[in-house]
Amino acid sequence: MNIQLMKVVDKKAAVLNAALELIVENGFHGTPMSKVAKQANVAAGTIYHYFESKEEMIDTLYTTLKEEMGNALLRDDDTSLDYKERFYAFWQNLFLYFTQNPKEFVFLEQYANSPLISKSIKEDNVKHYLPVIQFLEEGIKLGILREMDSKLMTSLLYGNIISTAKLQLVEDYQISPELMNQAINSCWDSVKAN
Amino acid sequence: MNIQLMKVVDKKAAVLNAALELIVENGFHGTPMSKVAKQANVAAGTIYHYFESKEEMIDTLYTTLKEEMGNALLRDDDTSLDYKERFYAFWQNLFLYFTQNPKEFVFLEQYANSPLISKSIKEDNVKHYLPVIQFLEEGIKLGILREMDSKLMTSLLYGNIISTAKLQLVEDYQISPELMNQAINSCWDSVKAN
Amino acid sequence: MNIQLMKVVDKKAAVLNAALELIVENGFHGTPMSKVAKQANVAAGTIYHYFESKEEMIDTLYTTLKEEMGNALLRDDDTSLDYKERFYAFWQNLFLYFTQNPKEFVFLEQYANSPLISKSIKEDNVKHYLPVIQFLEEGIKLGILREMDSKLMTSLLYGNIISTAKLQLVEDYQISPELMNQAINSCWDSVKAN
Amino acid sequence: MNIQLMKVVDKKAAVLNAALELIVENGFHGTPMSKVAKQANVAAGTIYHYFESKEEMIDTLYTTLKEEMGNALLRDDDTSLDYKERFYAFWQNLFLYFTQNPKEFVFLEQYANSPLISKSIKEDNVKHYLPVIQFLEEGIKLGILREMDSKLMTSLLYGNIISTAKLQLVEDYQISPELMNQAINSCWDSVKAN
DNA sequence: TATGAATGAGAGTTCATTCAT
DNA sequence: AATGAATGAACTCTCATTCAT
Repeated sequence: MNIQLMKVVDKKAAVLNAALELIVENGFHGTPMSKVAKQANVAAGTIYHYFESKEEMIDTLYTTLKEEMGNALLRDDDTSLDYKERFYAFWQNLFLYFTQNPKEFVFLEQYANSPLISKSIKEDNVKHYLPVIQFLEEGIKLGILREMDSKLMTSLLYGNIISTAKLQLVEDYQISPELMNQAINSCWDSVKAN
Repeated sequence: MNIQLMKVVDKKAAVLNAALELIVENGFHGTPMSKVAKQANVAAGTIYHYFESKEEMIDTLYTTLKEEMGNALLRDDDTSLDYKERFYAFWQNLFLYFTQNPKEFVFLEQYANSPLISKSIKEDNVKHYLPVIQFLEEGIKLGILREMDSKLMTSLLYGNIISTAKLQLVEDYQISPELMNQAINSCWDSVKAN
Repeated sequence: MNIQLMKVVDKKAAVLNAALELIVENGFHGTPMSKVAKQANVAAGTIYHYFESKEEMIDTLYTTLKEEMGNALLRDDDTSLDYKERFYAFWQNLFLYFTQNPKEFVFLEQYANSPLISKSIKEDNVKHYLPVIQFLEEGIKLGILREMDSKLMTSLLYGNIISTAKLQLVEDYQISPELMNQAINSCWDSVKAN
Repeated sequence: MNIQLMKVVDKKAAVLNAALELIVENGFHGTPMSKVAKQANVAAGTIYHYFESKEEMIDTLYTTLKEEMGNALLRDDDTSLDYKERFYAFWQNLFLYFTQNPKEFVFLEQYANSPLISKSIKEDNVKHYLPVIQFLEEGIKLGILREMDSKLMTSLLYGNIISTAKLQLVEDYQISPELMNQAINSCWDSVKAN
């Protein structure tokens, strides 16, 4: 990577980072492009070399974070482990990603259901989780997990982690290791076969 | 209620209703007051007889819907029933409120975590759910529900219902009675004592 | 004067009084009719029974105060006194009216040169000072006052009193009897014949 | 001065000039920013690159004109002249500035006593007249001018010039050289020692 | 590639005035 | 005569985007 390109990457990343910080604090419409530019140390016009519009910038941010989150989720998956152990590992991967990246979490939650992010972009981002979806479907097939619509199951599991993380990050309610264990066990019980 | 008062109520309600519809579709900042006024069939200035600002209007809408949702949740609670039956009834009450009031659901989810709704307003609205929180704490005490932090449990249960509703309302994935049963059973298993 | 009429007068006067107080403090455009109504304890619409518009209300206020000021100026004129004594008495009359009615003074100064008060209204109000203008013209004819254009002289004398009053009322610079004497003597010297 | 800077200066000056013209004719609140922009040949938003708000624009205009007026007042002061000659020169300097810049005069009078210009700004602008205030205090000390409070004297002298100018500029009463002499002599007599 | 002054449409809000009661 | 809810035009100001440099 030559210096030119590095600078470009740096600048684009700086813009996205500035946008993330400001939007989490003030919301999409409370964050003028001029402020994003200032926080990223670039000129206002420069942002438009990297993004077509404010909306595209947000879309890119969303997609970038979704990918980052997907990578975190799948990190260090060890297929030689027990099914349940792998399940617990996935849970913790995601939970740790959220609690260690609170701004990213808040942003993703803020825009997951907002009309600002187009449906097609949301669907595009499913790809980052496919391995886990397959893992769940396998669990059902193997009789380790109960008979349940796999889309429903995915939603419920994701919702479980989100709820736990939100408790800590939005409601300032510290999740101790003990509480995390309660959450994760509850989660397992909600899908394991009887 | 005399005619005067009816008109006032009608007008305020018309504004809130227009706001709900437009905001769900276009978001808070995608919804100019001029359009709210037009949709509610009032003059732009009229809104400001009922609300100090756009923000206060949104706060009122949020509070109104939270109360409505609280009422739906507690509807027809029959203390003579089994604990589990009452638990299932609560689950269904909330789920039905969401699926039968999709705009209200989307709005509440959109603003639950947004910086637009002040924290104090959110806390004020906890009061509508107190009876259910007590119901859960009782269940734990009686050994029907497992030992779990009650705030965590509340969050997980709420998250479970939200996730199921969202599947249908946001992702257009029809929740059949069969799927609803899967969700509700999963939910019960996630908190019942072993 | 029957009770009905008294009430009317009271209400009109209350409106003018409220307008005076609010406008002096916040200016014409910083004073909405709704606030005038509230301060006067009448409904907004009621003002429009007494005045055609906000502008007419201000015009009436201006004219009313100009007349009041004219009356104060001419109060207790004693034609048996020395010319100089009468001159001093006029000066003091006006000065005392201003310092004892600071709101009225500020209002009159604020609107004396404003485009809000039409020129015709200003000219109409000259009539209240005619006797003093004649008094000055006589003084010139008698050789007590110097040869000077009488309009110029009137302006200079009025300006002298205004400047002294403003020092106290606008710049919070207390005008002691000693200072008042300096001002009045200076004023006399500026027009007396040599 | 390079071209860039010239343009900037031009644009800011154009805005101030447009504001001056319109405000003198229609008052502060009768002058929407949109009209200022149109008259200055800039976009509405452009004004807000140079001024934070309409109020700051007015403050700047006021301060600019006060400085200009101060410079005019002190122009060509020749300390080798007689005290009385210098006094007459100051009077004429100010009078000529007013009559040759009628818009500036009307604006300054309109806002000198208005609640729109903050007291602190008014006090800031005293600095432009300090040399003349010292000149007057010296005159008193030397016995050329009478014993009089110097603040009172300053006010009276300023009031004298203002009154004369207003006669011409507001009341359309032409001040001939003869009348100007009457005014200036009257002014001198009002402060000279006996 | 990068800049940032300039744009102007459109936002939230105010308020003089009206009119049904 | 008196009310005050309702009106809607007009206001100040913001900000995503452009473009000459």
